[in-house]
Amino acid sequence: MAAISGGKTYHHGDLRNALICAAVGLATEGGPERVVLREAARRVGVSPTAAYRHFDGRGELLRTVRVHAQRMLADSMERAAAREPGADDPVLAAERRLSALCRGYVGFAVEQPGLYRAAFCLPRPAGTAVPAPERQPHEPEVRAFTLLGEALDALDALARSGAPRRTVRPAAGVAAWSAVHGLSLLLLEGPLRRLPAQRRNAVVESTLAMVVTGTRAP
Amino acid sequence: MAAISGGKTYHHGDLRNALICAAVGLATEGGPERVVLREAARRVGVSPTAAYRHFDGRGELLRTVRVHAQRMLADSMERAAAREPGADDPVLAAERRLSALCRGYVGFAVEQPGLYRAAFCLPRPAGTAVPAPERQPHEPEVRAFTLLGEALDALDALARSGAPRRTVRPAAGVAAWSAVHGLSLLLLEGPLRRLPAQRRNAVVESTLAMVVTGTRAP
DNA sequence: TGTACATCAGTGAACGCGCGTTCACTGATGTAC
DNA sequence: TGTACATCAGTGAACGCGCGTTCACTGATGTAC
Repeated sequence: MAAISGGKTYHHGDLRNALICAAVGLATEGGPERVVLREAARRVGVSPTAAYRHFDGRGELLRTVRVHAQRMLADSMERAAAREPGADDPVLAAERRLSALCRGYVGFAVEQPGLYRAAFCLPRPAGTAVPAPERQPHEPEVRAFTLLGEALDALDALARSGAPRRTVRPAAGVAAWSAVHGLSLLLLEGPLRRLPAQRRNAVVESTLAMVVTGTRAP
Repeated sequence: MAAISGGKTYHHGDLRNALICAAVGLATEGGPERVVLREAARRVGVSPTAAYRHFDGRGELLRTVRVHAQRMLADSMERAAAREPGADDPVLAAERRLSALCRGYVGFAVEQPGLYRAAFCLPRPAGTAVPAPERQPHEPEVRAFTLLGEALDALDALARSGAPRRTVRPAAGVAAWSAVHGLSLLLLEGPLRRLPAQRRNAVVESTLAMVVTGTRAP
């Protein structure tokens, strides 16, 4: 294949993927609003028109970036959980996993603010009137949420088998997600964005503690 | 004054306020990105250039809108707290006030998504490289956060005077704020935005319950 | 093995859009004498 | 009370920008015979 031989050819060979990479790079640098079709094409060294062979338009390119960003977020959570040391007490282990997942979540947001925002971007910003009834395509499952839910379910299962605590599912999942999502955005682009790194960590840890505490029954 | 007589005059008389009102209206309709200097001038019936007599440019107009939106958010919280019935038990009363404030917070976000987003908008989106050292003006206090903090402090004071619980301040403030902020954004422009109103209320209430539970010591 | 031809994947120029902002200006207002 | 004049608060035309998207096109590829 010519593309592999390294020479510039009229046919790119893998333009779709190249455009996606460029677009993910743009999102990394400046968030979803930085994902600009013309710029992605420019970076790949191709005319803007060429992108229309592979995407419906800017919207589809951005949706593709969003899928990638969501995947990277979930990967960050799983990596953080994998790093967490185990514990003999299964309840303690389950709680540690939950807070490690949360740490991975907030950590990704803080380290990759642009991608994090891209993971949650909307085609149409909130508070914009939707003109038509507009059939919405089915929303794909967000793995980040699934991971939190599974961690909470694990705690639930332990509780039912005799351990002295339980979570209130599925509401606890939303509550935990809210906490890490809100914390991420306050740190990223909210009033906490100027917090020095050390105080930021303290705030993260104490919020995670509240999440874990909050899963225990009153 | 000519403006009061109702006739169209060359001199508007109160153009600055008129532009702010128009801009707040735009934010209400479509969030911060809808706040467009030319459109605000158009709505007031004045040339775009005229706005420069009263604002440095679009940036200053948007910052003014943000101040208004933050004030409206805090007002919504206080109104919700005022509606909340009291309780004989002072601890119960303080907890009710806390969760009422939170309810007012999320309620404002859900009812006024555009303004809510405007209240937290940044001049430069997160994940955008800041070129210069750039002296930042001092961030004004966000009253929404102050209100939450005071409610938590009230709980704290009760605990010290003998009631059987306490909060961990000031971290609890950030945790509570994170929860309501995250919940708001998940409902507004996140994966929960299609939740029917009834399920939405259930999710809000259970998250608020977690916030209150989380303030209790383990 | 060679060749005609359909199809695919690019190009380059152009369109219209709306924005923020600047320029030189003019009409209205108020103040000093 | 009248008038000259400085100052204030608007106007209208224009600039440059970069975007998404469309158009008619052309070079490269692969396939049928």
